[in-house]
Amino acid sequence: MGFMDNLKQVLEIEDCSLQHKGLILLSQRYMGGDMSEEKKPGSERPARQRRKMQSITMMDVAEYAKVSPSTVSLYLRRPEAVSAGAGSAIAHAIDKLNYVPNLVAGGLAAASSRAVSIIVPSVRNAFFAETVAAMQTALRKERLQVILGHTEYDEREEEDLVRTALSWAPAAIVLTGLSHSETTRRMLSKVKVPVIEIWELGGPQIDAAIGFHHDQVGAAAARHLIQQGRRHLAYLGARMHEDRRARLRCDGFVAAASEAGVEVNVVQHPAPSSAEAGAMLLSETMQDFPQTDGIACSNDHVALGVLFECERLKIAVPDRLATIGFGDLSFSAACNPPLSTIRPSGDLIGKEAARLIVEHMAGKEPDSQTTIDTRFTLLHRRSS
Amino acid sequence: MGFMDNLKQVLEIEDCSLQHKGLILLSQRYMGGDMSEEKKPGSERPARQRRKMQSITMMDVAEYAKVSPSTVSLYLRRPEAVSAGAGSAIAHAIDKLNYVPNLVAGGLAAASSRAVSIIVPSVRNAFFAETVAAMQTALRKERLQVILGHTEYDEREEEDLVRTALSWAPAAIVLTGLSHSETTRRMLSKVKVPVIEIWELGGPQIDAAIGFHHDQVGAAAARHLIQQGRRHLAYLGARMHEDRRARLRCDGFVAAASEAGVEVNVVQHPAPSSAEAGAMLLSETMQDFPQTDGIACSNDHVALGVLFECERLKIAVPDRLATIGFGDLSFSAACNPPLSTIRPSGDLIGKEAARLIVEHMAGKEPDSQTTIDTRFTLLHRRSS
DNA sequence: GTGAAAGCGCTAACAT
DNA sequence: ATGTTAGCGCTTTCAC
Repeated sequence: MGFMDNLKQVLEIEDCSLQHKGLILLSQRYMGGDMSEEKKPGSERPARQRRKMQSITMMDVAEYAKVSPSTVSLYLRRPEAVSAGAGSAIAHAIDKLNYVPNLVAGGLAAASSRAVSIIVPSVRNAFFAETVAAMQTALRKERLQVILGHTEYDEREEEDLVRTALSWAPAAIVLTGLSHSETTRRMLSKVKVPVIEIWELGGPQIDAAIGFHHDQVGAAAARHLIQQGRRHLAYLGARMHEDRRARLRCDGFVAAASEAGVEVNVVQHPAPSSAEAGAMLLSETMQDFPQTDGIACSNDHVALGVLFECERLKIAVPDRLATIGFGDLSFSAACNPPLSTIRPSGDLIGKEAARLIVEHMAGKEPDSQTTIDTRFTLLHRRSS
Repeated sequence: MGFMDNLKQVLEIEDCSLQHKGLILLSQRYMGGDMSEEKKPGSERPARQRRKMQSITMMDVAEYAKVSPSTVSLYLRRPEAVSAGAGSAIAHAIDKLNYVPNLVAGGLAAASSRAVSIIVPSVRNAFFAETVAAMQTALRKERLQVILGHTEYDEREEEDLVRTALSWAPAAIVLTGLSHSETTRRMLSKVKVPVIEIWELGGPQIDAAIGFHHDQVGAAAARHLIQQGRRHLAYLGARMHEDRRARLRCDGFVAAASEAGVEVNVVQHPAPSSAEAGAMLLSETMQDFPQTDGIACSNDHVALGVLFECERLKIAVPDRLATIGFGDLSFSAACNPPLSTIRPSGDLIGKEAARLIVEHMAGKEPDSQTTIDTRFTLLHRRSS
């Protein structure tokens, strides 16, 4: 259970040389606030022998570098605040002793850990994977860790994850979407941890929000298809009962279409987005609404299935049927025909979230209710 | 910076009723080992007013439930070890005070945190996303958190991530693959934290390993194509210079083919796997080796590109050219024709890893060098 | 079964 | 710029 015992080994190797220099490592600790009785010289206390412990601590580094522990701590957090001499002595000690700071202890003392809790529906979803990856990369440079949680589109689960997240006294909490349980909202709103909601804009937010308006995505798709001369539209959606954002895109699509006097048939599938679902939805659509000439999909997985099914049914895309997806996934540009789609910037969302967190930690006032619209891009390729 | 201040508010609301019961919350703490001087009654010390702190602590729960903090701690970790009366009093107190345990403090005291560090090349990769998601779900049930790191296929980066991971005194460290820098290996081998290497088998392992043999995957693909009567094989690989496991699959493919007296042309692309890369690789292959009649791809993204390009080039699949991929990604079964592929079980890997970790924490001896072969399945669909 | 005591390794207010 | 000091909130012996 003890960890970093390797360091102890290193220490043992070095031991003789250290003794030569008259240094005593692993010596008595501050016995701060100790009782006054039996503190007579000679009654050495068995320092740090009690439990499984880290071998090399900041104290050891301090002794080796002949400075105080707090100077080491300061050096670790703000090297520029320490004199060059002390700095290099500490650096040398750290290197020599192979010291690895204990962030858990640091987190406890500082009442805020260098962890950022990111809660997404699932990292299996390429959109969130992208954001999580971008955030991890950006946060890492600031020596912040990512603690990951998956809600699987369940608000109860999210609530639980938030509760646990708070147990870690994170530097920030990142949530997906603006829709959370009452309890989640209450827990969070009364806490000083910065909360960042990602991948959705356009509703009441807890603190900062970074993302885009999903209804605008739907509207853009509708306007695009109509612009292409399509008048019989359908929206194919997977898992829209759970995926609020897919639903918002659908709503935006329908609203923009009816504004233009065009009706929309919404065809749904309860399963998660997949090419298979898309294929099924397309065949269902063409059967129920054979006049359909323009289709928008809740995302590119579904659109890919549409493309495949059209090929099988010998439906010409885009001549007979125009199709547009959402996501610009890895295969979208390579499809037959290349898939028109709307690209959100998942990585930008992650980067901006990381930036906000870092700025907040640097003391910049939380400027609550910050909203960053990362927007989206309609890629007009050959499927429409 | 302080967190969970919401609890303080809850407390304030409840305050009057508590006073009624004569309870004093947020009272003096144990001033354990305090100096003897000026400890006269009347000189109250300003308890817990110094820094930004958590509002409700285990001590508050203990006072409310009229038990000692250690009993609360025990109840939280092993409820069955506490008497029914004390247990329900504590449960009530926790509920009433809205207590959220501080895992950072717990981790420090226990010298091991309830965190598991998972280090993968990237969660953008569907394979690892699957495993990470499965692990997170399984670990969550044991109240373990996932700390995520991305190496981006860089051993130096991995080394750094491992170092940071150790700073968190994690309950376990999960690494991808068996290939690590010398320093990484040294840091890890001398530490008592269980290390689990995933997604690769067949080399020297640090501790436990869960995954499968990638060369066997390649061999299975080769035998399959040869069985289908193909004699002019090609292996299309993306990013094989970085992705060791893709390279192993390729090697296994080539070896099995030459064992059967069939030669293989390996065609590579340096970019990450994508349908676009696959399309390019196919056109290159058919140009350089027009007699090719069987193709294996480093994964299904590449195979999808092959399928698309064959369609564009009017190459009949599987009649003229059989294709098999790797991964069984979400679109693979829905392709035209449905893509033959080899399915690894990314989620099984995650589940087994979680199981090992939980067992280890339950005290089961690490049984080092544990190896779990999660195997793979060849799905013979219509592309071959 | 329960409680008192003693830290875990670090940070940060304060003093110098 | 550096050191002194007093905890952060919890776990874990060890008595009882």
